[in-house]
Amino acid sequence: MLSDFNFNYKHLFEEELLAEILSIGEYRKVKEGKELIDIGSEIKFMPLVISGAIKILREDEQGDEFEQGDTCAMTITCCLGKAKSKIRAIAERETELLLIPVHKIAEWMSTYKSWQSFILQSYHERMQELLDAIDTIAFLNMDERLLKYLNDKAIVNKNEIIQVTHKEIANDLHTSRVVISRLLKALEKKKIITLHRNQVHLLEI
DNA sequence: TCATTAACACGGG
DNA sequence: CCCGTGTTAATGA
Repeated sequence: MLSDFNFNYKHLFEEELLAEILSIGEYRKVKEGKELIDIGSEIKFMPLVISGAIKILREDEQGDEFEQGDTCAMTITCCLGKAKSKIRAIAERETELLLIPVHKIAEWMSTYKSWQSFILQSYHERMQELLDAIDTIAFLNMDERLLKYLNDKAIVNKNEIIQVTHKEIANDLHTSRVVISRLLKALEKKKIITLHRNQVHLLEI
């Protein structure tokens, strides 16, 4: 178990820091489904995953995971002040952890270069994930974009009958007509619109 | 999995 | 006949 810790983290940290982590970190082995952090709770520890995986959830939705080598950005923010957790963390399967008291995060930031890199790197990765998530919402969710497009058209025209061909929509949304035809058909099935030649009738605004 | 491309059939103008 | 539309197969990311 602790040899696993060495295996996963020894490239990251210098000897002294490894020793300090091992002496200060509280070893914990948790079963699948065990709740580690809840929304609204004060975070006192930063978990370093030795083996297994932790799932991060927001409200009741399913969310991301992190595994060995990762850590939680939420806990990093918490070391700056007494912020409450905005996330819930649950063991995805049987998981071994080292719990690091949050005050050590800031302390080691100034003492150990490798720790500083680790924290900044983790933060950078989380940031990247956020940006990717925004991209997904902004650019991949064609349903939503199409609906918004139709709504906007209806509003500027002050008319629920929109004069437009599938091809024009496809050009405006930078996709192909096949996709627009299919999505419009789906919207028609859901009784949100009706389709006519050169026209889309919006039933709900 | 989902988008794109190409191809085809159908129907209205 | 041309254009818009609806669908499908093949291919790629």
